[in-house]
Amino acid sequence: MERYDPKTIEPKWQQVWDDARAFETPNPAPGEADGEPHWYQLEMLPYPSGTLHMGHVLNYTMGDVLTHFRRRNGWKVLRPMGFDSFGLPAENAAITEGGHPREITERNIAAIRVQMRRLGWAIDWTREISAHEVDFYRWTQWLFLSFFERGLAYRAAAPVNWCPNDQTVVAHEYVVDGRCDRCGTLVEARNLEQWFFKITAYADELLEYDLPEWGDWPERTKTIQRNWIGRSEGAEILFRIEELDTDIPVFTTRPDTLFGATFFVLAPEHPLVERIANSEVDEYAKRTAARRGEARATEEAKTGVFTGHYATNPVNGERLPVWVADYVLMEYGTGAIMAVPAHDERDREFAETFDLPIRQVIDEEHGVLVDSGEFTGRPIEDGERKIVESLREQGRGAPAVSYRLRDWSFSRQRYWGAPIPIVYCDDCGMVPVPEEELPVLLPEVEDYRPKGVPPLASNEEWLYVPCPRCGKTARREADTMDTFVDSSWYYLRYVDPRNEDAPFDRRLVDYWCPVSQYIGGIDHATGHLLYSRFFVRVLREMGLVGFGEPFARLFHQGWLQMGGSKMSKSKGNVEGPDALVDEYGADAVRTYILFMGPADQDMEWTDTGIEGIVRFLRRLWRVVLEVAEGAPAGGAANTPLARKAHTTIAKVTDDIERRFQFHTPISAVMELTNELARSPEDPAAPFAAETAVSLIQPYAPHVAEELWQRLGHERLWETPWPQADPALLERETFELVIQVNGRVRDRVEVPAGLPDEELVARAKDSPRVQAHLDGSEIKQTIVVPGKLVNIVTK
RNA sequence: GCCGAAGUGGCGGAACUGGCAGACGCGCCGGACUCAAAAUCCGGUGGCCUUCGGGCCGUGUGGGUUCGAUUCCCACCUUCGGCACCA
Repeated sequence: MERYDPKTIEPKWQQVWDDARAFETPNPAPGEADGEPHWYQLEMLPYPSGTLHMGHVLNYTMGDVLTHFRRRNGWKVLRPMGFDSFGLPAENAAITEGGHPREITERNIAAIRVQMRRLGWAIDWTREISAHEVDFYRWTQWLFLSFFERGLAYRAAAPVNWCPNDQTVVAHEYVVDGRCDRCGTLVEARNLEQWFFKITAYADELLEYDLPEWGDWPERTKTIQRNWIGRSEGAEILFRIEELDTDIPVFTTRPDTLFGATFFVLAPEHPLVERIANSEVDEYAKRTAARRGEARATEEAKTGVFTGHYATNPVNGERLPVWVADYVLMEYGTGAIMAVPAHDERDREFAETFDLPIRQVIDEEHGVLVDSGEFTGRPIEDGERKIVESLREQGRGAPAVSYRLRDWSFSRQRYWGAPIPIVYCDDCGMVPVPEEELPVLLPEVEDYRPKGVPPLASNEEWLYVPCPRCGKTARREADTMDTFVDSSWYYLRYVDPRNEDAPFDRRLVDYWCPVSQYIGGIDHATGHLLYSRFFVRVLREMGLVGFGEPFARLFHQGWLQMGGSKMSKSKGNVEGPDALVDEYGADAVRTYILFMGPADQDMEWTDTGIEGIVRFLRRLWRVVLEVAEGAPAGGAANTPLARKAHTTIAKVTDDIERRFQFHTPISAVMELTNELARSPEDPAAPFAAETAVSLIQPYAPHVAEELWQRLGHERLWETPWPQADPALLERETFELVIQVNGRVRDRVEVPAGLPDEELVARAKDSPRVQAHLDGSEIKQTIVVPGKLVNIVTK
């Protein structure tokens, strides 16, 4: 018999699919196909900073299974692909390899396309986009201008993270444990003028996870985002510093403890600190403001200096000493706090260090306020409300909300990104480049390597342009945009990738979006996934889209491990699919990577594991060919094998569609194949063979297509998904489990549909059961119809 | 500290709604084919005991609810992830 040879059948079918344009999905014409079920399947696009590794293979194969499954179930499926080709990952790769970023990036893209084709993924290549192409980034610039007009993109001085290795500012979202997510270098705190997106204005909207347009997001992802946004309710209260004739607002979540305030603290960076003429304070503020992040957080002992000034507590007129201390952060709340050492651990520590008074104002045991003037004796919540009310009447306070979230810093002092379309004019100030002058092309520069100053500024011919407003010579913005700006909207461009008049057509985004199913790493929970949600909220306000969330359903694949540790470039254990495809074939690689375990868990790759899958595919090949060469189908037989085929259809369908579980369907098809191999004479053998081939097609499309053809059929990729016949799922007999006192003692085959009493009678007939009853008195019998009988004795 | 997820054979894992624990695969053991090997096929494989009929134990630990718990409840242990001088 002919051997299973993936090396010949895989290229063959890849060519057939290409020629047939099998996976292209045209957009509906205006007014057409509105009611047709459609599905937008998307996986996070790759950075072309190298070629694909096995993590990508898992991600895209999962998307591929869903794509085939939906297509064959009558859905119109949009399944595009593109490249996140701008930004640090691609640029750093270019620096390492020593070529121009465009050259390296495009070379990697070409290589990835070949890899993707070899894996046989069902991608609509007519919609391919790359972030670095002018056709794409002109619209990134256009969107920037729209945000700018609305005041949602602004330039300001603020504490930012500076990566000394990448020589650029990086976003808070991509600083992990104080290190740059791209290169692992410890970041430094700098106060720099940078571009920001005003994502904080959408903090409350981004916490709306209960809108009807939400499909299904993992609870843990929402939790991570909630923690990141960090919403706290409380009050803002004005404290007065009489000597300086100033009111200082503080934010507190515990206005009920206001009477317990015994001192007042300013962050070292607080603007008021400069006004306090005192060399000791000055020295302390300068020293501590420079230290941030990790260094400041891990400091064991509290430090601070007294300013010599006093702030008045509005609730009782008490004068509280004003200190400067670095445990108060400028970027949270108002950068100033009222300190209540009795009810705040940090304040207590500080008070103990500097011997400041500690006054208890809450009786924790009874949950009431004590030593709190007119509010004494009130329950905590009531007291809190009354205190804020009273402050409000005096104009000294109001309820307030504070967030941990900070605005998204998106300007980068790097070459490989979309230029920010802004011009600085001495007379007109900051002037946006007019829409009709877009795109602002990324210029060539002699040296694109990072030097801490924007490389774009070195091209003076590009840099100096007439001011769009007054015509006088002005200077372009030379920073470029963060790559996450590109990925915040790329999924919208896929629906209309060649549009020359707009980023996309409203009709088409509203037809396809939100993305039906998004798949990608959870490492983007607070970055890309939050940025994209922010973008869509803004785009909806602009009337560009008719929905408020980008991704209806979200799934995070687990990390693939090789050799015991998480795959990462720094560990050097990143393996690509090419050698494995050479050795085992794409179908085996695809099937094994999903067979390894639940797709959302971390998994360890083993070469012996994939050999099990190869054995399965060979067995399938052999068994199906035997059937194909044997007798033709024997009609609609109701045999054990036919029933097995139908239960397998039901199981595979339910697992993929409802349970989103990709490894158990493979087990189910293996079972069917094993049973088919055991009973080749069963009249339902041809049907079972067809079913096995049809069900494995989303996983192993090449061998499935080949076997389908040998079984005398065509174009499995567009053949409707098999349907389980409910009549054949019903069994005529079943194995009745008999328990005595909850322990299984026997199993007997009985006809389905017997009344309970009859089942109990059959159970009692069993000699084994009788041995265990041993004449003891029966207290109770429990019957689970179609399953078991439990006899309970005294 | 706060929030979240998870603990099942030698290994990856299954058991979906409280009803047969260990499907499927890997590995291992035995057998067939072969001069031999590979490939393939067949059988076995949680632990302990056994008079070979079967019995007992077993899903991180300890309790509980229930006729019955991997599944529900309480407490704890361990691992992983998020936040963290956030007022």
